[in-house]
Amino acid sequence: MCDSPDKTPIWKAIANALRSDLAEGHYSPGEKLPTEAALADRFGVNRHTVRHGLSALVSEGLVRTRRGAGAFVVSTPADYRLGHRVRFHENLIDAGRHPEKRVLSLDTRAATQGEARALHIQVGDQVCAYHGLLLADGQPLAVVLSVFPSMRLSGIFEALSATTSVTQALRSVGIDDYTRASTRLTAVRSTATQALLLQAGEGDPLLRSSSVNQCANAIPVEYGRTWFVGDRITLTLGET
Amino acid sequence: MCDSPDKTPIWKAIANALRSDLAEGHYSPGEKLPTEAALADRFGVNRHTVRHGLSALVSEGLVRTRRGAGAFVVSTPADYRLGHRVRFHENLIDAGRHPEKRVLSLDTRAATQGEARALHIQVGDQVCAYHGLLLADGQPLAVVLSVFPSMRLSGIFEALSATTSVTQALRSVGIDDYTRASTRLTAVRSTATQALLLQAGEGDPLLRSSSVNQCANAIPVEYGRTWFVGDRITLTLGET
DNA sequence: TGATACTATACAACTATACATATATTACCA
DNA sequence: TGGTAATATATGTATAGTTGTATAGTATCA
Repeated sequence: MCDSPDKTPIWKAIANALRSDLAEGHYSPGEKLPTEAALADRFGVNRHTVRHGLSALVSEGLVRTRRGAGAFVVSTPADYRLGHRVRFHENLIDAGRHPEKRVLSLDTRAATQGEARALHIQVGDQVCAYHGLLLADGQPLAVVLSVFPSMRLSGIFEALSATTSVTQALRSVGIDDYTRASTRLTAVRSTATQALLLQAGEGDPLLRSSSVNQCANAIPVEYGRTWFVGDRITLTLGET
Repeated sequence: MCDSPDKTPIWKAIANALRSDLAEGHYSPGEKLPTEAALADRFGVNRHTVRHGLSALVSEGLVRTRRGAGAFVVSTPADYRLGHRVRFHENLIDAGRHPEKRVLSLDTRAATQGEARALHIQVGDQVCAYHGLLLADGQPLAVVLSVFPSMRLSGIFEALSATTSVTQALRSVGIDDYTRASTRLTAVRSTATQALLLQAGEGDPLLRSSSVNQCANAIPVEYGRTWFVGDRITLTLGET
């Protein structure tokens, strides 16, 4: 912006200028930045120089770009509590976010080996499989693949069709409460499909959680696998 | 630079996602897909990008669109029954498809070690090797490499030259019936040659089946290896 | 001479919006 | 009940704008 006899490259100066704009709250989370052309015009430089500066902000996680759409201010990662009781809605509301669920598919099929082992049922026993998308403030947060043992929970398919709330669906089939029996975490790279659903880059790191929820009698009622977008979430362990 | 170390275009990822939805049986032939607007919303992209993906499915013949009405499923991946009796023609006709076979090569040579073991013959014994392409409704479905023990089936070479039907060829050398003795399945990535033959992408997932068919006296009469295009088939186990 | 920083240009991929056109649904009337 | 018009939906098409990528050129400095 200002002509510099000093050694800071122009792109870095641009990045700094934008960064302080963000810090001063000139743009709020989710808001769209001016187009590269507009910024190039404003700073009196080439578009590529602006892009260089922007890419620095992107790699810092302050900004996210969408081809054809523009550059957007990233919102701060949501805090997600993992503990004895894990409830998506409650968690996000407590974090001051607006939670939302979207059903991608819901069907009944035979359990795979891993699902059978997790749920303590036989391979081939019927399970109700829920595939969905979790969003926070309208932004995709995670994809979920959740399976429920149909035999133990008769009517679970209809219950899940009627509501997006797992808690409520389980309650309507007689499970008043459930708790987290186990959680395993690993990091993986996103596939193209996951990236698409999550509006993330292909190969971006995801936090993968495999968990089992059980009812009061310690009988498994849900086996869930969740892929969180790494930089949109912070998992917090303990308490509750 | 930021949004995409992504090599898969969005429209292709959408086509893939929809194609696997079809393969998993979430939609059946004649059924209406969600509207372009709904899909655009689900995938978080522009309607045009969805249209691009859909048009890929249309040109594959999986989907047909009607202006003002919607997009409809024309055909889902063929259901291929694996059981005691496996017959390519019957299987595909039962699935409402038009089966077709194309001979790539047919020759007589010495058995390899694996072939000898599968067919219970000696390494170096003569086998008749059939290399072919299976098609459904004109679209390549699988490549087949089938070997027959020449000694046990005198005249098999001529019989296979005369007809593309394995059942018929075997009958003409005195095998009135045959049943599946064993089937093993794995998933592999396609080689460049396979991809070319199957009109699929190099590296696309293939379902590989290794099977042995035996005659009434439990003597092996055919050892076949089949590479199915994962997208175009659903293998069904059991019965028959 | 070579490396670095920036400019210039062109095109591909995706978004945004508007509108035309075909189909499905609904309301209304005889 | 049946037919028709109005309305809402959904696909098809057109245009312009934005980011992503590739290539080539210029100025400056060590």
